[in-house]
Amino acid sequence: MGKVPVFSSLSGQNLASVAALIRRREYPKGEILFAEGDRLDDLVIVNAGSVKAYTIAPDGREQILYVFSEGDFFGERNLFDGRTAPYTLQALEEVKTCAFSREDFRALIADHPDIALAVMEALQTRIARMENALRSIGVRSVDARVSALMLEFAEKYGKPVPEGVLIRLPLSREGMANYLGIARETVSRKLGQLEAEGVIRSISGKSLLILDREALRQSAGVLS
Amino acid sequence: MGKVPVFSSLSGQNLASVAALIRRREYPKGEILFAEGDRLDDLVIVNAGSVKAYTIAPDGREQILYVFSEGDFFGERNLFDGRTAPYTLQALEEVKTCAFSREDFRALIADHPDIALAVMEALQTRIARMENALRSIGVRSVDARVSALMLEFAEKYGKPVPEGVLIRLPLSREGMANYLGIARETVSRKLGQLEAEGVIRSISGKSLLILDREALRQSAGVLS
DNA sequence: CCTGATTTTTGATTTAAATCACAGCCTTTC
DNA sequence: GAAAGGCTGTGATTTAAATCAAAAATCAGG
Repeated sequence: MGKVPVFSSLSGQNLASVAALIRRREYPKGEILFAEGDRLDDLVIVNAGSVKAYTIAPDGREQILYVFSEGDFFGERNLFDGRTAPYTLQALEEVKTCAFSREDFRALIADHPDIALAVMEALQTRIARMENALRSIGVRSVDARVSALMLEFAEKYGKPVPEGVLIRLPLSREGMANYLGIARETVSRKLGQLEAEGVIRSISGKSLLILDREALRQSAGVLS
Repeated sequence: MGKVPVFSSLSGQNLASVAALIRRREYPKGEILFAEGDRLDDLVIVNAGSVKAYTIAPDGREQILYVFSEGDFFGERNLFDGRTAPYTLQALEEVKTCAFSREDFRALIADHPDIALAVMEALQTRIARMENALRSIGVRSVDARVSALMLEFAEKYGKPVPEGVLIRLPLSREGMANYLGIARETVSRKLGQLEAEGVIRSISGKSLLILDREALRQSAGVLS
């Protein structure tokens, strides 16, 4: 429990009192935790596994907004106004969560200003990531966005190995396409291109190896 | 001062003590408040006027990330890690600001949990807006994005008049293009199209009238 | 109020990525 | 372990928006 960043400031005794407030749950792969519009009063922290957050556009397209994994949380909007899930949350693999009620969490913040700061910091990190995403839209080249996604995955899911960084992809090609807002075929093509350039190496459908991180950084920066 | 949402919870006496901490400044139109990378230790609140926040991509493109106006703040990242401006901030018109040092603001939060909540709420609102922006990327049609921008402006800068909502645009066509990450010419064309459809009416270069808000909402939602 | 300069609009052409179409792969399941 | 189904890769074609190129409109300042 202490590994959740938001509570890292708590001492053992306080941790125990916090632990009394939480409700734990588990979900099998593919299960919908909450559908867009469902009532959602809690702040939910992901303890294990990963969750995709998406909306379905009226034309049927799925737009993935986040991939939450260990240590991430959602439902923070419920601390204030909204009381419904702003997007559908679905388990990408077996997932364990713990949840606080709105009231408990607000009380917790009032008692422990450090937690408020930690939550603000987490929100801030999220904003910084989204700012980056918006930046790379301006640089509207798809190459750049695919490279940026590889870097994001490397950071979140990568394991260093002698030749580079090994990534177990949390999303399928189609999932990546829906995350980036581009076509499935384009993801294939761009990934193929990166492999041809020796920047990555495909291990299996779901794993790949990053060989040249610097090249990714450069291409994520600009590129025509 | 009390009109700044972040401090709305403070009573008169507390307000006075807060007021003692702030440093006020004014900037003429066009002035750069902070350049990307500049040291920035403060949390800065915009009291009057509007400010654009942008970065220059390596290919020379300007990508506008935010247009801050009365009641908005920036520099919140400095409460935690960063201590430099993550983007350039430039006055779009005469601007008045007030600033707190990192230390003062952290102390303030410790004393007044309500302020922490208010800041979290403001961050949360920002995230919600960015989520919308990301959503409309998936729906990658440019029409949708232009419509969404008109709605955003209507909400932030619009004044109701008998025929509809009158907007004094804070950005030029080029500015809007840099905000949306599309070409200047495309903004012209799409705006012209909206006018031809009777959805908006151009008053002068810098003002326009929204006649059919519902049509905008619909087109911002999807549209092929 | 006129002049020059910047911004904006409009049209023609190019281009990157979407879409369409289909073949080969890899699972997953019975 | 074989068949069915969904995923993925590749080529051909279409399309929306970028770019290029002027012309028109707006604005600022004298």
